Amino acid sequence: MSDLLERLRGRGWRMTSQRRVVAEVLAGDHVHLTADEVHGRAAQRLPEISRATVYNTLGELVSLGEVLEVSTDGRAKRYDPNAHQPHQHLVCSQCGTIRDVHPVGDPLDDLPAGERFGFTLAGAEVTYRGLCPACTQNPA
Amino acid sequence: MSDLLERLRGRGWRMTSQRRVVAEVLAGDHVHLTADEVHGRAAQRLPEISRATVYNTLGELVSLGEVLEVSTDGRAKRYDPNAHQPHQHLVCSQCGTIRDVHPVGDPLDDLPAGERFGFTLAGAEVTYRGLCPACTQNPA
DNA sequence: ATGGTTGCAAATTGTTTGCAACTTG
DNA sequence: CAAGTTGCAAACAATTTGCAACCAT
Repeated sequence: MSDLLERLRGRGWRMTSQRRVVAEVLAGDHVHLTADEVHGRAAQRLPEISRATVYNTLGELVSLGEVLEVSTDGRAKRYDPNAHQPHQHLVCSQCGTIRDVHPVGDPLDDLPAGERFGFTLAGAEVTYRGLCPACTQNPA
Repeated sequence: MSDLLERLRGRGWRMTSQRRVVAEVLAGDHVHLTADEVHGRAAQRLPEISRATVYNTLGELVSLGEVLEVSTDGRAKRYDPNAHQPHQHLVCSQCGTIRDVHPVGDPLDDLPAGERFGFTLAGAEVTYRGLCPACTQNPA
């Protein structure tokens, strides 16, 4: 969790107030926020933080492998602080919220040799789609 | 292949030259093109076609269920003409090539009830990642 | 002090929309 | 002929970038 801060410092990441706030926003909540939502929450604590800095910081966290970028179709990318544990995503088709889920079994087992076309497989991502409880009760 | 055109006409889709060209571009090649690439290829045959029309047409084909929208990267959406048969995607992490694959079993079966969080599930997409044969022999 | 970092605003990229002119059935 | 379509340009949304001021180390 907040050894995220430790880890970053340990990697020689220069710690500024804006970077700390961004990291804290991500670590503090297990939802998957858009860049703009991260900016909004960060700005509650540090009103002068700019969107550009949030974007830059998120981009760095992603390339450091500390945060995952989740691109749900079309809409804004969301950022997943849970990069250390393998998991899949359950996405609401209506409002776009994302939950982490842990399916049983390895998706790679479902791809027969004859369907691998000579690829060296590294992994698989599964996106489950449906309506969240709120949107199920209140469809578009 | 181009019973796509037939099907669309059968649905009462008003056939114009620009719509025909877009549908032909999609049906003619089994790669997954971006909207801009579709526009580029369509414009080779029909130079005056506008981007807006291509976007509108693609959007209609998607909502008619004749074409699938695939967001592979955070970048531009790609359009998959193979909507009539369920399939998943195998993406090369290095060069970005996409192949259609057909895994066995239903991914939904791998998500236990306790991991569904009250969602009404509609389906699942699987993206297999790895290196294609060419990139396996010639890694970055 | 010095080089990485920030903020601003403007540039980019991808996509949608308003509306008048134009086709298709 | 009527209603659906097109093209243009401008609006939009998400994200990136150039550059001068700034501040962790």
